[in-house]
Amino acid sequence: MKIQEVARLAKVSTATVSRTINTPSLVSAQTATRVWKAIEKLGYYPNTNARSLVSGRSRILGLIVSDITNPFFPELVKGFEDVAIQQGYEILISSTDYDSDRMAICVRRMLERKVEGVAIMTSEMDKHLVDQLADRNVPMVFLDVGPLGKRISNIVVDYAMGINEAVDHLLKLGHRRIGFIGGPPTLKSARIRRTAFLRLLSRHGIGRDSRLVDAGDHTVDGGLAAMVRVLDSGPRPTAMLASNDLTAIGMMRAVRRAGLDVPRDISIVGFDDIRLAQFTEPPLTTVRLSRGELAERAFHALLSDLNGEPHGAEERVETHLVVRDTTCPARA
Amino acid sequence: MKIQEVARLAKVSTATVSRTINTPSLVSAQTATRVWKAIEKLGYYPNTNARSLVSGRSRILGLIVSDITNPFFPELVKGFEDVAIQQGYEILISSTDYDSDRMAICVRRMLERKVEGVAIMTSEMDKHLVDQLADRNVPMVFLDVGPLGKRISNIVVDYAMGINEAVDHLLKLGHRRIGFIGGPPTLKSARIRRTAFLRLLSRHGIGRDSRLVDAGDHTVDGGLAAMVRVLDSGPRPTAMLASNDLTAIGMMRAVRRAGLDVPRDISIVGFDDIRLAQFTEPPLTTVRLSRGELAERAFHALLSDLNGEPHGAEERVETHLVVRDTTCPARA
DNA sequence: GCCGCCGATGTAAGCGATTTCATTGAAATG
DNA sequence: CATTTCAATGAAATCGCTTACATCGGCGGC
Repeated sequence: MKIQEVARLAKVSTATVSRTINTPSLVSAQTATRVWKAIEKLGYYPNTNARSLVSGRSRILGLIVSDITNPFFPELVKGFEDVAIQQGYEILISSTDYDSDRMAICVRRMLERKVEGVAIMTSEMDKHLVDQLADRNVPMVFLDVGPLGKRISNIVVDYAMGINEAVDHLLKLGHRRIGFIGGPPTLKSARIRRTAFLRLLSRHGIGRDSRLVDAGDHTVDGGLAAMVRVLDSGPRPTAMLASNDLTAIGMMRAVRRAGLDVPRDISIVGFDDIRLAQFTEPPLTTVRLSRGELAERAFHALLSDLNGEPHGAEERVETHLVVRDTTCPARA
Repeated sequence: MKIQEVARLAKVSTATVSRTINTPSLVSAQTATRVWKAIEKLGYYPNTNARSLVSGRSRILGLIVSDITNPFFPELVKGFEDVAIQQGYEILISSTDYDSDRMAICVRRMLERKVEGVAIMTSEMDKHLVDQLADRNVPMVFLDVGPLGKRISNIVVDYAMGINEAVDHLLKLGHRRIGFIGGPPTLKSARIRRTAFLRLLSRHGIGRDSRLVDAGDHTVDGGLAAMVRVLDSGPRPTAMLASNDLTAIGMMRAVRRAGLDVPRDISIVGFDDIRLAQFTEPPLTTVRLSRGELAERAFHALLSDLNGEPHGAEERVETHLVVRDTTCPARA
């Protein structure tokens, strides 16, 4: 089933068939309908390989994430896929597993398949890999950590905004001893969250108690361990913020194991609002970072670049507090 | 950067370069090293489109899932991706969202990109879509619901095995009033689980009490609602099985809202063992269905077919009980 | 009435690889 | 030594499409 057969059936040249499909304005209405009929009849669809080969356009976008089984990412992937498909793009997904060998492989795969753009939604990426893409003039979009450069854009998340809302919320509930469990210090976004938190506390005139600030590794177990340390280390906090929801879940568990209640003894606020946050017991108060929005912004940054439309090098995404049931007024 | 330049630098023909890459046995060791040096030096890698066009082999596999944000799937995707990449295959992922339009689009995409095989890990799929693939002679592998046919294989999950273990476990703990919340009756795998459960009960001489058997829709809310109905409808069960983990989580919530304790008042057993099952409070006793194994079996079914190796039309995957903390002895 | 322009279509040249077939020189055979 | 065989290589066709360029008829302007 090739274009030739369609051409024959419609009694036109292959060029005309190609034009009816790709640039209808160049074909008379009459011929066009004849061609479309032939296409329908034969169930013809173009061979993408041949198409990309000659046109140089693959209509494939790369999407690199850290780990698809991390609950943060599936929604991102879905959002990206939805909008990409809608615009006729295919997407090549790759999990790096935080492993630089895998990253290298994955960049190679993208290059081989001639992706037209790449969304890099993973923490950090070796410079030389980024360069490989940049050298081939592939537009890229990063999450938070993007370097500056031609054809590089960056989605910057306003972490501080949601954290601000969270701290306000706790303050209004009368909390004064508020702690924080961060993520791995190697992760830029985790560092930003931590800094934002500390800055807010001091702005509100609350002295920093280092016994209330610890770090996990963005996993449930990490959150649990860190919270245990906090509980062991001194005066009990009345509220805690977490750098992500998984950490918060671990913290809830630690609190419960210590024979305390969430939220009556200790209020807890997560970050990200992964789907699961609604299903904890009690449902988790958390700061929402919309993955759908992230995905859409990322996609459009690439798309604008591909279409040669002007677009800023940065896109801002807000975060907002979602109050559920793990926060309540501080006890007197 | 094309094969010609490599050929020129290595002072051989393009044919020889191609051969060193694809069929090294046809090239003398001497020439081969010369060619490889040229390849390294130029940073050459083949253009996949050109390659697929002429060879007719895309080295792409399709993977169709219901919904990537459903926690069952990311691990499946990851497992599939891992093994595929390792074997040099690319993978095209598609979420159907249970929407038949999207399914049609996704089959079309697969066809256009000339996938060499498709793993269909979604509930049910329109026959005519399957036929479209079958007509093009694309090998397929299904999860549970596969039709028979040439180049079609099926991964059949032994749901009964794990359910058997779960019921045994509860029986040993002294439970006699055991209920079940199923999934949507439209879902074949959900029906199988339900049937397996009922059959086991009667085999153990336990009369069926229809007030203890209800159905949700494999979501948390569905499980919650169904459990509320069960609690309202009559004598309280001492243990409940769920058709999947999300349902079980909803059930736990319902039990708690009724002022009862899990597991002291009611033991609960889930199904699937999604990652999250470890993180509920208390951690969920559940039947594990390994997504990694599923993915691997599916991939290898396709691979064997592609390589013309003999392989059965069916692959069995077992399920096993994982005891955590939502089950305890029945109260006297 | 002729020229130029333009819209509609066809012809044919690639895109960058793989692969068939032909060629060559050396080793093996009788 | 003539003949066959074989390993190593090259020349060129090919995959299915897009697109630059050529062609052609019709129409408006002068």
